[in-house]
Amino acid sequence: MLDWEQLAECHKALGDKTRLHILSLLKVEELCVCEIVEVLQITQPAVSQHMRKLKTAKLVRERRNGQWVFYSLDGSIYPFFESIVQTFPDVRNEIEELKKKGLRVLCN
Amino acid sequence: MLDWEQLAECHKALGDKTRLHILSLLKVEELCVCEIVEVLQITQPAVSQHMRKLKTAKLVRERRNGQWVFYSLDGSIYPFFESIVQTFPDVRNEIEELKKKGLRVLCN
DNA sequence: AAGTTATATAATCATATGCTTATATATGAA
DNA sequence: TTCATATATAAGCATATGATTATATAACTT
Repeated sequence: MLDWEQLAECHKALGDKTRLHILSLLKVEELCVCEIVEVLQITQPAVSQHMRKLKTAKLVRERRNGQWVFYSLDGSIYPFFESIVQTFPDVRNEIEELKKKGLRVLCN
Repeated sequence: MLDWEQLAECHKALGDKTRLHILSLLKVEELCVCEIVEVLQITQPAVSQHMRKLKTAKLVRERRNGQWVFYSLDGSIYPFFESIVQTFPDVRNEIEELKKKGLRVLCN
């Protein structure tokens, strides 16, 4: 079912602070790239590249809505994913901040 | 409790095929470095360096017995560790092979 | 003490990673 | 079609990673 290749890829994707941060944000709710850029304060290509890794590792799902691409959590192929997600730090306050700044209005 | 630093380090340690292989072996039973070398067919320093990473990430425990250093699984600080371990491929046959070759006799 | 075996560390090297800037593609609006 | 916005890809670069060979350390044996 899950071979070493796939398992290693999954954990490699999880083995980066920035991606753990992104996944923690997606745990709260689906977000588009520009929102993640806003929260993390890194460049948009950096976020796009992280999203590609997460998608390749099958840890996120992608949904296009107009110009925006929304990403959401999806580790369904990994039996352990839920228990990992539970250990993510709580970042609801960061999403709150984002909303206060009104940026979310743009892509909804 | 578990910060991003620690979580990333854990998954980084898991994000390598060779180390997943080592952990899968340790899931079967405690092993010393020379036994792991024998199974993996890579150099002894390579194994030592992997063990250091796994130990730093708190995924294995170390026990010295004479000239030998034995390693065993220990992810107790990670709530998700057990469910990850369950997804490791079964490598009991590789341990069996090792025993057939009689190498285990040396360090017991 | 001298030799042997097991493990760890150091030095080196090729490849992978994560970021940046620059550019391309995709969608929507005028 | 032209312009603006969102996202993706390409190229370049500094650092990290995983392997090897060579050497150091630790413990047992004689």
